Amino acid sequence: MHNIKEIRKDFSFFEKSLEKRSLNIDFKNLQKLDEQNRDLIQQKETLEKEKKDISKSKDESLFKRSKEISSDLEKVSDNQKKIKVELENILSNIPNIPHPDVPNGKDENDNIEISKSGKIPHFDFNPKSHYELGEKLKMLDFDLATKTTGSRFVFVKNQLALLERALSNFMLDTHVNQNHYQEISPPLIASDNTMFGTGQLPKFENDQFEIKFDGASDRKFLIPTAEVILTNMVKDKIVDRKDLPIRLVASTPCFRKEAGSYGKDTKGMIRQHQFYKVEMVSIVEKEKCSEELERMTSCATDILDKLELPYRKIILCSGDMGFSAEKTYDIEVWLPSENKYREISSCSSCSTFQGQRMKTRYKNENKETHYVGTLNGSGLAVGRTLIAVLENYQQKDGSIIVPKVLRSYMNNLESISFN
RNA sequence: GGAGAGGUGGCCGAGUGGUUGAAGGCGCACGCUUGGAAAGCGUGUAAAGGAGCAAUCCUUUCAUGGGUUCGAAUCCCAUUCUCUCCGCCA
Repeated sequence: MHNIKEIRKDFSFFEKSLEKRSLNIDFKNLQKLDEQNRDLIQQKETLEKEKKDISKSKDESLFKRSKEISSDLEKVSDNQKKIKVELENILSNIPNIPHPDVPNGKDENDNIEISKSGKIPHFDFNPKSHYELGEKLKMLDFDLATKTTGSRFVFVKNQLALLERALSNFMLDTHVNQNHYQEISPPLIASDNTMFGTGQLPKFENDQFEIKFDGASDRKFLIPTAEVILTNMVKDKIVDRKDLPIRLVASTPCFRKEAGSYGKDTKGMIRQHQFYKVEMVSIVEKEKCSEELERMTSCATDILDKLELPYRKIILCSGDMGFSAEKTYDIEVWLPSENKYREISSCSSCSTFQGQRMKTRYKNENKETHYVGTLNGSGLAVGRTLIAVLENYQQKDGSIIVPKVLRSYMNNLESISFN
């Protein structure tokens, strides 16, 4: 959410900054509403002042006048509230302004590769897809999931279930012990207010699973990512500056409707309604966002380095970035069966965009109150990492070599094969 | 599901109709003290919004919404959340 006070300072600059996003926003109306709002506030305050003075004076001859003011005040105040709501509606649907580093572009084709790392494996046979490998091992069962639940779900069994758990634990341990994130096991359900804080609502309601919850006054949703619940841990708070940066990590299931991706990645477990993801979140002083984004991204790539998986890092163009992000790096891992890189992590700085939605502030050294900067990044998407391990570590006979760093998490298992 | 208690500043906690934005404490910041630290002492310390180049000024806010009143943290009603006890389930 943008601060109207900041926007006001230079309206045309704000308009220009968002051009990169190529949106349809009625800036004229926004400006008009802001002016109306301020005008009404002033009217309101003048009346309030008069009323207050009368009350203080305790002059009975003025009490009648005070009553009149009350009814005038009601009208002005109602009007102002209406305008304010309208204003906030518009504001809450405007995405974050892209950082100057962000390349201009329309969609994913305009993203720019920054670096490549690791060795792309060469096979002297035709590498299989993860779902072929998994089904052959009898450890991925999509048909069964269809039967019990529906499409875009999967059963992971036996040693692949163990592998999935090992990946999650390995990532968590690395982020906690080496990268100094605080481990959290959070609720997997978030209220509408929380969803608003990180920007899932109001604009992206269709992507969310809403849950029926008897008697609750607010709406509840399954989290689409732990970012939502971790970031909102500081909602409505003035955090102590000395507690910053706050770095949090959690491994949670994520739930997404994947509306609008019909027919995309229908095979296998690339795109599921439910998947595990290890998520990192940082709450920082606003000036530290860029620095923290680099740090967070390297925490993510470090996992791939340790797993010895080939990957590349790209910077998303303005048109491909998420709603709340000012700058995003995607990490893409090599998938032999597709002969290309696929997203396995996305690390974003949201500047103060979410901070303002959540009303999370801190005081700087001059005791001035500022909104916090927030960042989030996958470290990594566990399901997709499982896919990457399967495909990159596959052998001619369909068995899978277990990456060295994972073996201690898997009873020293060195290879997974059908038996 | 039944009964009760309660939501006040970053935190704890006083306050039951009129300068109460709100005592006191903790925390925090600065200063004094000290070889240094701790303790002690002193001073300061809410947020949001609006006006102004600025100094500064104004308005709002004691869970939320309504009501009574010239005037509400304080009285009334509704809603909501939290806690305790009982029941039920794990």
